[in-house]
Order: sequence, then structure tokens, then C-alpha cells
Amino acid sequence: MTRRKVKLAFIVNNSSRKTTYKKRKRGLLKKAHEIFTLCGINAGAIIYSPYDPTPEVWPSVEGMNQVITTFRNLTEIDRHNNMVNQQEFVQQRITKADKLLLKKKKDNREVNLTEDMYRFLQIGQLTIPAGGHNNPALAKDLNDLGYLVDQYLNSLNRRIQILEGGSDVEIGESL
Amino acid sequence: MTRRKVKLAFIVNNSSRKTTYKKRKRGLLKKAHEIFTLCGINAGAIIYSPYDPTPEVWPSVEGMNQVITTFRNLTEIDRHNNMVNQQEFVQQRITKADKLLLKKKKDNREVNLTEDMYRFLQIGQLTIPAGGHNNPALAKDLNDLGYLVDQYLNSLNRRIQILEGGSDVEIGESL
DNA sequence: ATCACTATTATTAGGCA
DNA sequence: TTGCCTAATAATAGTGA
Repeated sequence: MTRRKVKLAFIVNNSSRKTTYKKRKRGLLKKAHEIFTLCGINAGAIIYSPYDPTPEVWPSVEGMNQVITTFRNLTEIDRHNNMVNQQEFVQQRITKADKLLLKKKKDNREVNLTEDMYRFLQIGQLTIPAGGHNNPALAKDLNDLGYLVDQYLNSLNRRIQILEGGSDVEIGESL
Repeated sequence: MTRRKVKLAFIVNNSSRKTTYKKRKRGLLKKAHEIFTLCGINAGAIIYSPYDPTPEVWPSVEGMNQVITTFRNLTEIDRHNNMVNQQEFVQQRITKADKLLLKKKKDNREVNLTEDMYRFLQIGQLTIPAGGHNNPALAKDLNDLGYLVDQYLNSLNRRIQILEGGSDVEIGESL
């Protein structure tokens, strides 16, 4: 019966190492459980060993994942940070895009009206490069433009007619 | 000196809970260190507490991250999957938004022209609710509309002038 | 390889400065 | 608070079945 003080060093003997492992593993998990229960704190333990096929986890896989996640969130770690940064980056892009879309869809009549009209005008101007007066594509563009303008003016006339109580106000006629 | 057996339950008293926590934390980490040294296995512990600003980790942040990574690789865990799913979801949204933006910015003149004009027309129609002919806001809208149309027609006139070699073609004049 | 046992060592609750 | 102290409790190394 030699129960001497244990020297803190790797146990060379295979079987006794495994025995010690099993005993101490149980102890460790018990301690973890105790500190959790007594202090109500978040704690976890992971133990791998060549002896167990799956890593020993306490308090539970889910609980441990929470612990790990929080741990990773709190500490600045390469892999996680990359993930977070990527997510933030993507999120920022999404937010930006969403804002843009929201802005596009915003139901402020005047803003939409002005913006759309200016964009329209700008596009119309872009269709006319300086000195490009013999470009066949431009004639087509102009025709399309004329058609659209006619449609627009017609609708505008109809609206004015409604607004002003039936008087038929001619605004214009394109081409 | 009543050092009775501890009941395994949450310690309500704040200060004694913290004291117990600190003591047991040291013990837990020591145990973890021992099982690691004695058995040469991969083990780790994470402890959070409201008391420490950073989570207590053993064997080390790097070692713990290795343990965690392996753990995560080996086990299929909901939260991790959720994170992946979230990323995929965000990625999908971004892709969608990007496509939309790309479409918006697409430099196809005719498509832009048509789209913008139709949107413009549609907005113009939306500014006129049925029977709203005595709504003061509408008059303002109409004035704005008229101004924009004037601008547009002027630019159109200028362009036609350029295209057709100087002949001044009047298209119309709003309101 | 487990178990049960137990001598020892280790941990720690509570008291006190 | 914090650290030390010490009794009480718990963990466990080594053993033998």
C-alpha cells in the first residue's frame, strides 16, 4: 500500500495512465458541475482522449457551444474574427444595398418624381454623345424617347383634365 | 467554525458566491492542468464569470482554440450549423441585392430608358388619386411635374436640334 | 479491464485579521 | 474586500479481488 504523493508528470505506464485518466475525468467534470451549480456561472470543459471516441463535454454539447461561442466572441481570435468580419462586411453591404433599395422604393412622391425625372433626363442626355448626329442607334433611341414622351404627355393631360374638372389642356406632342 | 458539508445549490449570498467561485476556479484549472500533464491528453476548460472581464481559459487561448476547433469539427452542432446557415442566408440576400443593383446600373441604354420612363409614368399616375382634384398637395406635384417636363422638353429640343443639324423643333411646353 | 477499498493527499467552507 | 488558517470534505493512487 504505497499511496504516496503523485509526481506531476506524464504517466508512462499505459494502463495506469488510462485508469488515472478515467478517474480524474470524472472528478474534473464533477468539479465543473459544482462550480456551475454553486456560482451560476457559465463554465465548460472539453476533454479529448485517445480512449474515448468522442470528446467528453460538459455541461452539454449545447451548453458547451454556448460557452465556446461566447468565448470566441469575447476573445480576439483569427478564425472567428475573420468570420465575424466577413459577416459584418456582408452585413454592411447588405445594409447599404437595402438602404439604396429602400430609397428607391421610398414613397415620397416629390422625391421620387424629381429623382426619377432627373435620372431620366440624364439618361436621355447620355444617349446623345457630342457630335454623334449620324449614329443610326440614336435615331432609334430618339424614336423610343418620343414614344415614351407621348405616353407621358398623354397621361399628364388626362391627369390635368381630371384635376381641373374636365377642361382639356394640351401640353404638347412629341415629334 | 462550522465547516459543514456544502449543499450543492446556488449560493445566494453575493460575496460568498464570489469567494467560492474564485477558489473553485483555481481548483478546476489546476485539475485540468493535472489531467493534461499526467495523461497527455487534450483537454480544456473555459470559465466565464461576471467577475472576470475575460473568460478563464486553460490550457491557453491558442490551445483552447485548437480544442474547440477539433471539437466543432467532430461534432455536428445546431448552433454552428445555424451560423453557417445564417451566413448562407446573408450571402444569398447579398447576391440578390447585388444582382438588383447590377441590373439597375446596367449600361444598356434602351433598357434603362424604357424602365425609367415607365417607372416615371407610373409614379406620375400614382400622384393622382382618383377624385383628388381639390387636394392642394396635388397642385404642387403638378407644378413640379410641369417644371420637370419643361426641363425635359428643353433638353429634348436641344438634342433634336443637334441631331437634325440646327433646325429648331418645338416639341411642346408644359402648363 | 473494472470494481471496491482506504490511506493519503488535495480541496475548500467558513472564521478571522 | 483579500489573504491566511484549519477543520471538514472530497478526490484519488495504489492495491487486491
